[in-house]
Amino acid sequence: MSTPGFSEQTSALLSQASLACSRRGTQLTELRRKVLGLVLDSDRPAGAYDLLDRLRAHHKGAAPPTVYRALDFLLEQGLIHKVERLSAFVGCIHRHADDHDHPHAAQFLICTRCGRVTEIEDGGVNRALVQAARQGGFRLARATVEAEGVCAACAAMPAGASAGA
Amino acid sequence: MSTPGFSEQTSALLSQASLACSRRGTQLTELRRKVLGLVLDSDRPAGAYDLLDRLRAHHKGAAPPTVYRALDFLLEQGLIHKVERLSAFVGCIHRHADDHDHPHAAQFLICTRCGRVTEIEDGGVNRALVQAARQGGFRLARATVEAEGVCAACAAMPAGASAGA
DNA sequence: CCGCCACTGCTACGTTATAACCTGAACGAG
DNA sequence: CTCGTTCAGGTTATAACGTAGCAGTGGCGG
Repeated sequence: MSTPGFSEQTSALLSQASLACSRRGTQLTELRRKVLGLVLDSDRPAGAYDLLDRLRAHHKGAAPPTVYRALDFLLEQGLIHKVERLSAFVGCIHRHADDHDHPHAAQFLICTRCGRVTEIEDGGVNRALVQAARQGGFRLARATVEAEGVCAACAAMPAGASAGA
Repeated sequence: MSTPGFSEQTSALLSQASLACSRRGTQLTELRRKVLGLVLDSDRPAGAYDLLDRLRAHHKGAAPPTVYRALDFLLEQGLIHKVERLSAFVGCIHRHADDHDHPHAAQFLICTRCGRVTEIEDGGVNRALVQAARQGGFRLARATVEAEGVCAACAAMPAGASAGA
């Protein structure tokens, strides 16, 4: 039971993340671990101030920079992504392969009904993007794809309803 | 010389935009025209408050909602795009075809050296995206692709320099 | 004349993000 | 050991981005 209060799955991911960090010579401190846990435990994208509120339950004195610094670290480590359209954060689904070198495009499907975000990893999109950039002489560093629409679960519901809580 | 103070090219685009709006039964009012002109005349993405400052020069009493309402209108009309990563706005390059129906993905190449943003229109990326969404049963409504990197002009410069002003 | 609608003015506020400065712990070099 | 350095985090304040809500005005159809 590493950090109590998180689901089994989240705890497992936290352990992986911790390992990945130490392999890279960075540390997943207790604070960063808590923030990462909060992000992973949420089934929706989490806003920085939501995280801050939740963090305060177990970490009195937390302020905006507390959360933002942790989030910056987690972003650098590739453990989370930011969904720009929502100003919110989600866990990264990728195995934390150490091939940190050649960047993949983060791709999100954002459901406007239920608010859930699914990260996908589509090679076709990636390849198309790399080629399009090259065509314009653009040196691609990283990219994000954010698609809005209705997820399969919500599309199956009567209009007006939304899947999940 | 419709609205003075804008470049030839911008004025031409404004005329087109005006026509496109009236064809759709909406109006490009003087205020909206000015805001659109400011966006088009800028060679970098323009933040809402930048626009507000510039707008105030010729339009006293402008407040945040003044600009945001105009921007919302222009976004709805497809005359501008928002670059989420920058919280800033750029003119849309597309001919304002009236096939407003099936949405294209806005695709941006953002240069981290000079700050310029190039909109591209890559069919491959679009197709890959549509297919990826369909594969997950996701009903795609709209999407944006934001790629960061170094543009051709900046890549040709000595490191540390940036192309353009 | 009246009510409706689209547009704008204006005040205030909510939300998101960062600057700047300080403390303390860990650690290697001299 | 003790100094400098680096990294993590605390604390205060403020910048930057965005919206709610209400009031006024002017056109236009009934």
